Amino acid sequence: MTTPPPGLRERKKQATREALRDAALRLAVERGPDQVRVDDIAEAAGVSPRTYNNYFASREQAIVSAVTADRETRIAAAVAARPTGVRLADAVTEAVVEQYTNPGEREQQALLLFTTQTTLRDAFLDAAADIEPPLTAVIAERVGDTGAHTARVLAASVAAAVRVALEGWLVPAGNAEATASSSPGGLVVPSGSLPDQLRATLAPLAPAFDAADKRRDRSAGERFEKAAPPAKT
Amino acid sequence: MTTPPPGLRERKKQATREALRDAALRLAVERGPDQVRVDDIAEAAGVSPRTYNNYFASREQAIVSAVTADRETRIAAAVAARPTGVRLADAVTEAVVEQYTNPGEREQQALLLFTTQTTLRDAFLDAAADIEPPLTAVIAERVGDTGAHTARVLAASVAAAVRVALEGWLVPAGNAEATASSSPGGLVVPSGSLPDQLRATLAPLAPAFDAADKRRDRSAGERFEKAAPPAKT
DNA sequence: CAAGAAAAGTGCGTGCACGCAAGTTTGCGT
DNA sequence: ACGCAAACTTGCGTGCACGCACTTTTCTTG
Repeated sequence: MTTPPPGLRERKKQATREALRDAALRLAVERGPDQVRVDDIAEAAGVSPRTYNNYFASREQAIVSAVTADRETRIAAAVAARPTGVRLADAVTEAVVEQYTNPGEREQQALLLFTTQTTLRDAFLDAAADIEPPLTAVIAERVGDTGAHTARVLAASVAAAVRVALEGWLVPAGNAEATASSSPGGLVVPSGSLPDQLRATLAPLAPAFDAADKRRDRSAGERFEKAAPPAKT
Repeated sequence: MTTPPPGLRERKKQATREALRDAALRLAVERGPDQVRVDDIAEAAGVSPRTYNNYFASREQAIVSAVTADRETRIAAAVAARPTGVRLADAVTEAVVEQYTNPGEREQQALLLFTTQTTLRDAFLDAAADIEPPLTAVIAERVGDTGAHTARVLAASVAAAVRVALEGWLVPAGNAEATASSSPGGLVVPSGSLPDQLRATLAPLAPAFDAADKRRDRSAGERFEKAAPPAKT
């Protein structure tokens, strides 16, 4: 339905994009990230440097995109796939956790790489913002047209929360003092597993989702104060 | 306590920064934004081009910063200034609205400018993210150490919501079709007043704030069960 | 008040992003 | 099958961000 035959043009385009992504990551891993010139990537992908820049706006973006790929789309799909019975908050959380759990081996190398160079790290964190548009779509479908921008805001908040989680997770290298200083006197789970981090940062948003969700299934006008779900801490 | 005598070094630094900001905005307004070379800004501020780059990482940043100034700090201060009795959500919302309400005349010109060039618009939107760190601090103070990253996530969500509001507000120029397509069939307040937009985008987050807030004054034993203000739509 | 340390300003060189105006490939209607 | 129009690629030129090494200014300490 979405891909009858994609057409040759589109296929070539995707191929080029993938070649570039691939080359970028590979080169960045085998020599250091600083030792990769844009021309190298272009050449490795068999394309002109200028064309490279038609696909990616920065070297970092190219490298990072090899890992992030089309995570955005998959997250949206994963949310849409959950039965409409479950809480929206849970559906989103699980979808996100699921899609950010990659057992790939090349990804591990890449992530390790990201911890070494702040510019790569930043690019990776920025990539998380890409989940907003697709998420907005699926959330909008769930909450209906409650408030004009509700879905947008919720999606954006999720993206922000994910970013926070990733930031807190990508620290193990180098700055042992930064981890210590983040909590003066207490320990804050230096950098537990990513799924845990994600759940932790998404949790505070659950009430907002509940509220948006609630409005929907009681489209008539009664409002009742419902205590927050038993916080198990 | 905060400024004994700021020291001469610091004063000069601020002066330079302001000179750069000023020059950047002024030049951008009088000739078009594209007709402003970095060297021009530097020269107008009486400083070397290289130095300019020590203060700002991009031309857009310099221009935009003339408007955004230290809004971040003021927002945080405004939140902290509210009595602890009011709902946290309200405190934050009002503080944000208040600080984004500028009757300045030069700002108007600038904002108009931002609508014309996407790169400026984007820089302006990105600047909204700067409110996160200070907001995190004040929110953390209110909610205590509920969950490690709760404050961070809430602050980041606010920043995201503000961004959405600004995005929806900075459209009046040119694309009449974009405004129409944003809501297939219904009208979504094409671009009402900024305060309204801000309140609208921040509203969905209120439940999250309430949940975080509740925990806190529950531990103090005093609870203020207040229903959400009658949403009149 | 005299060094010396620390920080800010500067000049230079490099790699890069991107607009523009060709050239080349793909898709489609007749 | 042909040819036109749209999409993609490419080379070139420009302005820019930023690392590095060095000079100048400000702060500190004995």
